[in-house]
Amino acid sequence: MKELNPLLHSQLRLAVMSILMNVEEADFVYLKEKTESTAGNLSVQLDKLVNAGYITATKGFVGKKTRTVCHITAQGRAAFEEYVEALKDYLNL
Amino acid sequence: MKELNPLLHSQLRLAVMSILMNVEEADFVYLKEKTESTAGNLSVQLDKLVNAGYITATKGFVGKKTRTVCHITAQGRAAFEEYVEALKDYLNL
DNA sequence: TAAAGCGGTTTATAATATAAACTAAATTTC
DNA sequence: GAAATTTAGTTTATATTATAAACCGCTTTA
Repeated sequence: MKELNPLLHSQLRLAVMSILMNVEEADFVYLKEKTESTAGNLSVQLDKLVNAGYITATKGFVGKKTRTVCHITAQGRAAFEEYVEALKDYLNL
Repeated sequence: MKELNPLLHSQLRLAVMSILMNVEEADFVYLKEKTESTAGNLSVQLDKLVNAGYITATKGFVGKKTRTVCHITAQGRAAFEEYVEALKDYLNL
């Protein structure tokens, strides 16, 4: 049986990746609202995705307020698609 | 966003459930081989599925050798199907 | 200028997954 | 027929993960 990429096999990281697959860019606050996660949890999980090279998180400003914008990378896109394929084995889709 | 049932959102338990969805019955040794898991891990995860009421695990004999046979329950079947539906939200299937 | 809010990060804790060590019975080997 | 090996698991210890709580620096508002 195929392995399920453990980096993606996590509820919150999967939700984030799924959003970023469809949205070209999303900031921290948006991801937090969409996923209904706490800021702490989101921060930790985003770090893991960044470290894996699956997303980028760029800090910038909107006026004087900080804003962290996330993008999916080509590598992240590929990993997500591979994960979906592996999951199909488990779910018989 | 829908919750992913944490009892099913585990690689090994999901693999076991997927097998039992399609197989009417499967014994411990068969599940161990199919999932390529260790006996210890499988034993623990089967217990959790039994405690959740998702499967039954019945001990019996084949000649003098013990044999644990697993079946999925109606509740397990329903939970699996619900999990698949929830996952589709995450994967855009 | 004190207090409250925003956008996060760090850290502590609880839950989970996993393998390693163990057990008890059966089978094989010498 | 006793010792070693295998089989079918269970229990326990450990590493990993997820999560929330506490915190931090800056900004706005009262």
